[in-house]
Amino acid sequence: MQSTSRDGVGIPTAAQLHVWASFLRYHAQVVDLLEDELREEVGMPIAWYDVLAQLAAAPEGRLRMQELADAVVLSRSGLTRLVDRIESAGLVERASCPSDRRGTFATITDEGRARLEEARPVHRAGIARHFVAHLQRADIAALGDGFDALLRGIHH
Amino acid sequence: MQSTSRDGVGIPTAAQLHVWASFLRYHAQVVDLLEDELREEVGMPIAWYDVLAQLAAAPEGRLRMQELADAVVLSRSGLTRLVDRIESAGLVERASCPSDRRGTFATITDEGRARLEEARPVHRAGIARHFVAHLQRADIAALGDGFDALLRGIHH
DNA sequence: CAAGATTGACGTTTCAATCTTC
DNA sequence: GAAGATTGAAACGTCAATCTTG
Repeated sequence: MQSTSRDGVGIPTAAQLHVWASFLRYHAQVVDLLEDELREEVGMPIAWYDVLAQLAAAPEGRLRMQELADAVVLSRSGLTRLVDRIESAGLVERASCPSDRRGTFATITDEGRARLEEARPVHRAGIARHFVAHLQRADIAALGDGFDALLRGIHH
Repeated sequence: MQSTSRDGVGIPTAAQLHVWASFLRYHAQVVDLLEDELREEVGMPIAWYDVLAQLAAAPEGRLRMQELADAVVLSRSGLTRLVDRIESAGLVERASCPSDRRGTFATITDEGRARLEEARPVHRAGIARHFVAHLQRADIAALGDGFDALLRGIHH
């Protein structure tokens, strides 16, 4: 399998385009499926799970909005709205940062932790079933190396 | 690397969760990047490209709305609006199906084909640069097999 | 003036209800 | 009544402008 230009960054071959298409298709379907399962079984959107999991893993269960936005790969204003909704549900709280009053902390509440612990096994079981399980005959280490290489590449 | 339950569909290990996180993160970033490049260089959203490419590849340049929705992995109503916009731009046309008048064909226009041919090299070059190129040291065949296995798995 | 975050306006997506045709 | 597609209302994401603090 090779490209048409000498540096390997020319036109992708049909086989390479097929890998790309499979990648997109699989992503769309598996995310949809996990979203549906999480909503069905614990009534939580996957975006909420993402935010709660990031906060729960952070020291003192809190992060600056900026840090949180980076962690969940969302725009700043997008995160503002998202945290608005989660805050309305009582799962996070906002508090201004004492040392730099421009900053805002989002903090996970006790109820947020409780709901997260309820959702976590469901979500992880979904990942196990729809991702990990089907990779056992493939090479999960190669996939891991592949994505790490891809992520490194994308930062120029 | 192993799961905690005997059938391999228990709780994912930390390493497996890391592969999953890399997968999500890479997808978000690369799609964003390709979207930006396509908009910048040919002024076309990636969703439009997707629709036009599917239609161009179909016999007579047309597909039923239902088939098209499956091909691009989108909701039916989402596709209706999307095709509305593309039709307003003159790149596709609708026509009712003669044999089953419930059905609607979306057909790519000449202008649609022209714009697609303009966009295609840009988009494919992006795929080459941000996907294929970084996989050369990894094993692209393993990735391809991996996604095919994943796609097969997701259909139960 | 720059950084952190929010707001308002706009475009897009989704859900349920609808309309038409089989 | 079921399938194919569309529509209205609501939720969501994004962009530029804004407000506040450093």
